[in-house]
Amino acid sequence: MDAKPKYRTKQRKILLEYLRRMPGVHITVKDVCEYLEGQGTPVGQTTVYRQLERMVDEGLVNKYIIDGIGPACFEYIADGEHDGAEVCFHCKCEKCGKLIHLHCDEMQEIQEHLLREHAFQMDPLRTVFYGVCEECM
Amino acid sequence: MDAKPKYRTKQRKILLEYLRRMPGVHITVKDVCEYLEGQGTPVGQTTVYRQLERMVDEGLVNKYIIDGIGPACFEYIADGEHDGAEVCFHCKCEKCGKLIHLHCDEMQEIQEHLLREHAFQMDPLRTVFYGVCEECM
DNA sequence: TTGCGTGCAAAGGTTTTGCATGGCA
DNA sequence: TGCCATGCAAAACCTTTGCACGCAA
Repeated sequence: MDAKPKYRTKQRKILLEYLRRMPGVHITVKDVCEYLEGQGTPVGQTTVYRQLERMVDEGLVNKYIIDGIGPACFEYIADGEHDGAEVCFHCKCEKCGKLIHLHCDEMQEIQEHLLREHAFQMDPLRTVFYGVCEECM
Repeated sequence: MDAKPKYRTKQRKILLEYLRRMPGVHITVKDVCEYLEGQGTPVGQTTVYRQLERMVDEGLVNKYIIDGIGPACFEYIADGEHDGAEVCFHCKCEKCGKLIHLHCDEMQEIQEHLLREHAFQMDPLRTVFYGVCEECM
């Protein structure tokens, strides 16, 4: 848990500009590095890791650990939705690997049920439902 | 996805004996190797990985990827419950790290909802709910 | 000038793979 | 005997850490 940044570095600015262009899209550290490399504005992967982690703490970015194996995914939260306006659930198909985004109010019943009956406050940002999607059934 | 084993090797027997002694308990590959090493019946970690993966395919063992980081957990399914008699949900507290097992019929409503409304067949064995537990709230 | 941020290189930890050997049927 | 399983070593992968340098304030 790093504190908020004290300096406005060039790298952070580059990163934020890139992220803002694709709100709600899942990207990996590798994605970011390769893209910026191709743009002629490379940023070291260590810095990307550290800045993204920091942005998670700041509430600018969500971090998803979709598979146990494989890289973590980051997603810029659209400007104006920074206080969790839209909650998004994730379903991952174990067969084809597809990732499905669910925007479903009813799913919040799950959260309420867990809270009421089991005293557990579920975090939809980190929870991923694994299973089999329609096409693979 | 390996096929079922064709040979009954000594190592597989050792592994199964160990696993059967602790049904429903979460163990890592490292746990297994260290214990068997101490027992004087060492089994190579590569073999443990491969056999456990195989047992998951056979339905003898459940595999949980609890944290994105850290080793995967395996759990022997108690003899007699091999056909999913008892469904168990997992909740992981992001603060204290505690793992909570839920045996709750109501939670199956979630599965039904996902299936009916979203055509997604959730797999409770692999799905872990992340959040904050009662004590940490 | 101060000290935080950067980035290279290396370490850390888990899982997979190559390949020769050994054991089950 | 034939082929699968084993296990060592090494690779592959993602992430974190150490440390010297550079840049923002």
